[in-house]
Amino acid sequence: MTDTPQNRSPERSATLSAQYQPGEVEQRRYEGWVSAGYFRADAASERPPFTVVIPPPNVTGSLHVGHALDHTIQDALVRRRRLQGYEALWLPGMDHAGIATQNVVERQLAQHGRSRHDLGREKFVEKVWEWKADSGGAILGQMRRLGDSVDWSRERFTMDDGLSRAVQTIFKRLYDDGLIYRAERIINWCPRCLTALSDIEVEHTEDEGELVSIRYGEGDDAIVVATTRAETMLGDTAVAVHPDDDRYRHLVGTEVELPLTGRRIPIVADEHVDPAFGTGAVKVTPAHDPNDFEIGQRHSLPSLTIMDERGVITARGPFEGLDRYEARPAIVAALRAQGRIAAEKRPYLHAVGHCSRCRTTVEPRLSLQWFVNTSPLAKAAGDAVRDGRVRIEPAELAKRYFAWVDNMHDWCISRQLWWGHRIPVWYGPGGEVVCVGPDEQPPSGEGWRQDEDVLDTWFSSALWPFSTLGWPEKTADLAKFYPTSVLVTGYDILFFWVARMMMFGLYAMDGVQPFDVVALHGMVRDQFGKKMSKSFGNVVDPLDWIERFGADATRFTLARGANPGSDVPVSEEWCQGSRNFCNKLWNATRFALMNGAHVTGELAAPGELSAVDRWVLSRLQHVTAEVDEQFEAFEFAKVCDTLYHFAWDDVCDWYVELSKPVLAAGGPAAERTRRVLGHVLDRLLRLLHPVIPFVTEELWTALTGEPTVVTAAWPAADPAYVDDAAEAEVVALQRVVTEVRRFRADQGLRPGQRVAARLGGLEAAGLGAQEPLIRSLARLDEPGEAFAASAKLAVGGGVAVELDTRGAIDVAAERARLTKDRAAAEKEAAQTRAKLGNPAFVDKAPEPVVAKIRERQAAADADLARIDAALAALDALPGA
RNA sequence: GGGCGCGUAGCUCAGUGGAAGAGCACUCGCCUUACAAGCGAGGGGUCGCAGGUUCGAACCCUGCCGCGCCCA
Repeated sequence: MTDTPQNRSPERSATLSAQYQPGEVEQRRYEGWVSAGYFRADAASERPPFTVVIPPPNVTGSLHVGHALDHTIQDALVRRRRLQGYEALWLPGMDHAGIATQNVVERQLAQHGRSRHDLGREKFVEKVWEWKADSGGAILGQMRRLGDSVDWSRERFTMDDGLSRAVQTIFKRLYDDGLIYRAERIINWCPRCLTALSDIEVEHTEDEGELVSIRYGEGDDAIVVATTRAETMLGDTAVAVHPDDDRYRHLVGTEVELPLTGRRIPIVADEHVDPAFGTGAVKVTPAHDPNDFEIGQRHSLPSLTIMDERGVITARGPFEGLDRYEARPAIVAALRAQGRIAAEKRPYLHAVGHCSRCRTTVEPRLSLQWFVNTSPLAKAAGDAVRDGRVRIEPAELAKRYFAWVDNMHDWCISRQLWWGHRIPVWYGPGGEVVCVGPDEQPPSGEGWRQDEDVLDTWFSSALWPFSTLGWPEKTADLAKFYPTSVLVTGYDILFFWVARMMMFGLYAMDGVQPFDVVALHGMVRDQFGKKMSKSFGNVVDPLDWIERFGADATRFTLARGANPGSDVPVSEEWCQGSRNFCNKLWNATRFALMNGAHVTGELAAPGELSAVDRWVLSRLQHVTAEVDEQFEAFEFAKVCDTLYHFAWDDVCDWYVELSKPVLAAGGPAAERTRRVLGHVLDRLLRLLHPVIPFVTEELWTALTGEPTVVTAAWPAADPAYVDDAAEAEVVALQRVVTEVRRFRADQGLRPGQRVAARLGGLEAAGLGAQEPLIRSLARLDEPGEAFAASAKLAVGGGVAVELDTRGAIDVAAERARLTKDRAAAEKEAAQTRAKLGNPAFVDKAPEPVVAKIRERQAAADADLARIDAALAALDALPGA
């Protein structure tokens, strides 16, 4: 049979250029997918749901490489489930980023010499909405570049009406349950942003400061305290020592004069004091240090606030009006003048908290704030993981989760901002406090006013897995898509997301978890494992990579580095490699189409196929099964690696090469190979589609003539095509070809140069049918009349290859090669002989292991005999 | 200070009890008609160190050294 026209696809292959050009493809394909509605999920569908809500990026943010990793993983999960026939929903959106967004708009105002106070609250909030409409949400457009298969029709924003209603609903419910309270506490305060921060909005770094030891009191009653914050001594209301500390036992209960102030303060005994640190005596400043605040509570000490909200000293006296950092040296100087500085250490390394939004050093501040009582909520959040309702992947990171939820402090949720959800509490003229639910009328009339503060952005983000689905309404979306299937995020913000969403999800949804699985990935690093930082100049811009190498290459690079829970090193070179891989797929498919590969009609039964066809199909079944397991285990690096090697090594380097002579020969065998090649590429492209959607879409549609791979079926392994015998046969074939290639390379024969050869022992080795393929791949011609063997290779398995290299061979090169092979065989023989000679091994090792070692020894001995014979033959050569 | 984790090829990492692996980098040879973003061949590691358990250890145990992260 000759090639029939309908089997060829000249018009399709003609559309494929010699190189893959992602830029041409990506935008067209993405817009096509969106307008075709492939990403839109249907709550009325009968299919099982698969739901992922995006960890909402910040409305002021743009796509960085960490998002690119996070989104690549989510998209791969969602696209695979979509192929598997799930009703897949990936829900996009953003949070309103209270502090960050307010800062952006305030900076804009400042350029015109105005502040938010000039505008007033209402106008300012309008301005923020205007800013969002004009320049917020840049990241949403960038997500399209990456190929995110999100359902844009369900895009949400934490300040939307619906989500705001969710916030008010849960606030009211928590308030009524007594889980939200207002109290005067020490909180983290940013003197620049002028707002309270929660614990997780504070970043600690080891900074250089000073440790100053100050003598309080006189004579026998004197006591020395050490501090890194000398300026706070103005607010000291006690000195504390450990109750068992003999050095100070006699002073406990007495008073000492606080220098510079003339105030007398008590000396108290408190278990909290570490007698080994410094002098064992500490100054106590309840209004400016969280630990001191607790000491103050235990001993009923007064709290003296000595700074305003900007960190300026307000305590009456010579230091009044000084900034906290001006006050520090001034106070130390004043103390020194009085001879009260007992010791000074500079620089002194210690942990300092900074505002995560502006890096300003956080000032612990005593103020009246709203808190969530987290203890019952955190207990439930821990239990959901403990009892298996929620799985953390990788499981080892659950320990960190427990460490967090089991030691959670109450959560400060009020922020002194204007942009955000305003706290729904009204204060009456008679001191009344009324929390107002979403459908209730706030109290009005003379003297009533609403709380000025807004809620922490995370308060609304914590509702995201259900507020985005319509909660508190009982919507079809909520019924269909809650609980969500997987939450994907970096382990670095494990607590931000997981703990808070868990607390609120379990609480609001009557104990139903917000997600079944938490899949954690690491942080993207550079090729040397270094953290990316602007100052280090090693930051990767994913959009730059998408521009230069394509979205698929960018995604593949990230996914290929994503081992569960560990960091992901990337580099431009690796992204180039990923681009090369996409191009390899492109060209393999191009070759296939040029040679009439297709997917029409049934695949032939295994019995009708050649060993090579059966081999590649068998490999495909293994790969399909492996990839499935790896996806289920969130082993994205392994998914990529498995498919990379199957595509490049098995399909391109061997199957395509082995198919060339078959295709060239034509006939029914060629037709069967065209069908198998089409089948293998079809499956391979579908398996790769979750990770590299664009190039697979382009190639799969060209190969199959179908409209899209986005909604195709996920391949399943078919045991009927697993064929151990065919695999063994092709492995043997590969060994013969590789041995001949080695010889040729060592002999300096040109790769294209054909060499006459006689092949012996193929039948006995089970390779009787493969001689034409071996000759094709090893570039060996049939022996002609004048054939004169100048070299004989024994390549194992009893196969011998005699070659006519037309003249003397390079005996030295050949001997070197054989000598090396001999050393390896000798080592193997010695090792296996030693094992088998050890009675303890033969006795105690499991039988299959012993059998395997016996086989290895037999093989090694055979190799040795073969190599020695070849060496002897070499010695017998004339001129050797 | 408390907790967690990691040291395997030049770099980044797989491998977790029975023959040391991958990608990139490197060396040599090739414009072999899908692909030079490619093809073929090759070199390179006493698996951080020291003990122990085991017939057998990169893998399990103990100690030490070095590095990282989180919390205080």
